Amino acid sequence: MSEERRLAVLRAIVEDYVHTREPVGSRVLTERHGLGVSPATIRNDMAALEEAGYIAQPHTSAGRIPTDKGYRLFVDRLAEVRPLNNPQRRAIETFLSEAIDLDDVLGRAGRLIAQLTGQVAVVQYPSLRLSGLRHLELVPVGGARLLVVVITDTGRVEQRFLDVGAGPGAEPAVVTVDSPAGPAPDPSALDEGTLGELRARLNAAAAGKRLDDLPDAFARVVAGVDPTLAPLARGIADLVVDTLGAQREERIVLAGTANLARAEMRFEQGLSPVLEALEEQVVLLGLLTELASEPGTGVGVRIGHENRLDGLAETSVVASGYGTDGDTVAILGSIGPTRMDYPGTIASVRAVARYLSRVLPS
Amino acid sequence: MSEERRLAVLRAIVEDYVHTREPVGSRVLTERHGLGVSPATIRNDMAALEEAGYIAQPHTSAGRIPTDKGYRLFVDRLAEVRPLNNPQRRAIETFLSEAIDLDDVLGRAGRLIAQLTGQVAVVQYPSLRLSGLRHLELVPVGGARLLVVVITDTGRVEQRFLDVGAGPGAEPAVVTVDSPAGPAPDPSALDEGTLGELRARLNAAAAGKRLDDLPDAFARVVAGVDPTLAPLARGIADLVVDTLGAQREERIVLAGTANLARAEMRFEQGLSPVLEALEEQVVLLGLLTELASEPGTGVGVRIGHENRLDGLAETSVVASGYGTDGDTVAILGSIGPTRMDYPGTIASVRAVARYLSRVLPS
DNA sequence: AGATGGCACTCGGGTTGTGAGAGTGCTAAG
DNA sequence: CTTAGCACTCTCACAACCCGAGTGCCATCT
Repeated sequence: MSEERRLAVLRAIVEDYVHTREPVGSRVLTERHGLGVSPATIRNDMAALEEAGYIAQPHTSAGRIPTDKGYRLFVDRLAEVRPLNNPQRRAIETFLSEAIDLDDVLGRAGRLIAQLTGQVAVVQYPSLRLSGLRHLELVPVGGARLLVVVITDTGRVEQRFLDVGAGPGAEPAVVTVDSPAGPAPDPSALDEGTLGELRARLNAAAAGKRLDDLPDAFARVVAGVDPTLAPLARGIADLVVDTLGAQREERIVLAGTANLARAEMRFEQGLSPVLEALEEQVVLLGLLTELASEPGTGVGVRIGHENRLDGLAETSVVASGYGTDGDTVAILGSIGPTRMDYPGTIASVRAVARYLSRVLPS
Repeated sequence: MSEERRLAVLRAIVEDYVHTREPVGSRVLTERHGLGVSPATIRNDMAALEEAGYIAQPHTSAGRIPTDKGYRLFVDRLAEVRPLNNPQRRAIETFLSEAIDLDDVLGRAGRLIAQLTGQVAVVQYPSLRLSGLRHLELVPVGGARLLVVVITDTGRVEQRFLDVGAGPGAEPAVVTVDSPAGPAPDPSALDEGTLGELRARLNAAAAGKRLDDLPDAFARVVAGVDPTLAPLARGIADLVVDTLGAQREERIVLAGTANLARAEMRFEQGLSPVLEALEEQVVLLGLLTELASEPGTGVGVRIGHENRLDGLAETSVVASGYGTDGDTVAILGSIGPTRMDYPGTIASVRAVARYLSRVLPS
């Protein structure tokens, strides 16, 4: 009973099942795939594969379907990567390069993956934590508030309000709502000239730095500045570090959720749990990060129960990092039923990740 | 055959059907609602209501269910608005006021509506077109490019790249991808001092202005500036007007799509068309804008086929505008099956819209 | 005139029974 | 080790069937 043929049988089962969505029996296996042996032989092999946990049968007298373990073996050793053809590549490239800003690029990438794979696409925003600081802007807005705008070198823009009404030494608070009647601010701290100088100093110290290096750089600025300005400078510095460090703001965009409802992907448990899992952006992010740190071709695959999320027990996740010149600044991927076209999905995800990396502002 | 009682019967049918999700017959109608007449009488009324097109029966010998027209009559004349109780109001208020920036506020509003109504929530970003300009920032970034950051008085921040490498007179182009080897820029146009002056002038001219007034204000600045700077100034002005005017960027956020998959809202056509409609953000936006311009309590309702989108033929949309001091800067709402709890949904949407208006940066 | 009770009729949905087909495991032979 | 044959099991599709809910209509009552 040759080991090779057993694997060939597994591959045939996976491919056939992915294609027909129906349990596959020994007869069709010999007919549709050129295995050159009789059904009875196949049956023996299938019994062995089932014993080893690679396939299972939904009920007696139905064909076999691959288990999670079977799919795993398939993607690890049996799947042949099938690169996209040229027109497809071209289409990806032009569609992405027509984007107008970061939001647009990521939105397009999502729609692209959703359309290429016919599944759900997830695209993570470039992590602030991993981005460098490109520019820092200070804008005084009515009263005692300062708008701090942070621009990263991945093109992302974040803004926060800083309340500078509080006296020196007090911890400046992040606010969104005006207190209806705040204390009268000290206008001197907010005049354009002073702000301009502060902005110049902070920018000079911080430009291009990564988050890890920012606190030190800012500390030097705070030390070198006029003592009356020091609290303000420190407030701004803290706010910026806080903004870049907060993983709360690790946003992701979804696309193609409508694909989930298509008839050809019926989930056993209904798609309620899947949709719920997709809304849990925090958990989803965790999953993606975990996934991108896997070795291999750069594309990570989680199959069925391999991902801890219960809602995704019937789905597989294919994800890849992306980012300028080799640095992974974020992750994108595709989510579909475990019974998915792995080679095709992997190829699509990888292709979009590559072109996205190329198109990102550098 | 009293007109009043007929309406009472319609109301009872709607309420019962919304509650039980099953066609309601004459018997249960007399039992569960205190109508004080016999089933036979009810049957006569129902025949009349059916004749008038307010109710229908899915098949012979099943109870009646309301038609779109029936729901319409119900919300217009029969529904009693049921205001939220105090703890609920409190919860909304505190949850919204904990938000940290605009993205967060809108995200929270969405989750709030989704949870209160058990349906899908849509929240439109404050329209740039209706916003005033709070501040304009110019940031030189590597080479011949300028980053223009626009901050509106609704707290929204937009950024665009401007390519200033082209000679005077040429139309500056919006770019996202670097040409690998661009022409050497004229560095003099981008030095900090000049930019600072330009920024100051533009801001002085434009601060607080609405989109409609911007072109004139900018024109005056362009005219009054050093001739060598005029092309640059005009480029920036055009870009800003273009940015604020583009309805392309009218983003919306969705929440609670998982609610669609809950068993209690089975759609006849499946939820595929619904999900697809929700992904068509452009069309969805059109629907919302159309909807908010309706008179009445400030909350607009579209029932079933009333909204043109085919995918939403089995759903109703409840929407309300929101915005600081009476101005509607954007719209938010809830989407669910036509068989929804209209009074409850209307109350929730209205409440969230009000508190959101209060919490927005003014 | 409007409300009511009675009654025949219709129809959808659930239950049951049956037969066909697909697929398997096992055993014995090539 | 492969193959053919065979008995066995189970699902699915189909048909027959009954039951109950609900209706429409008509004669009767107030």
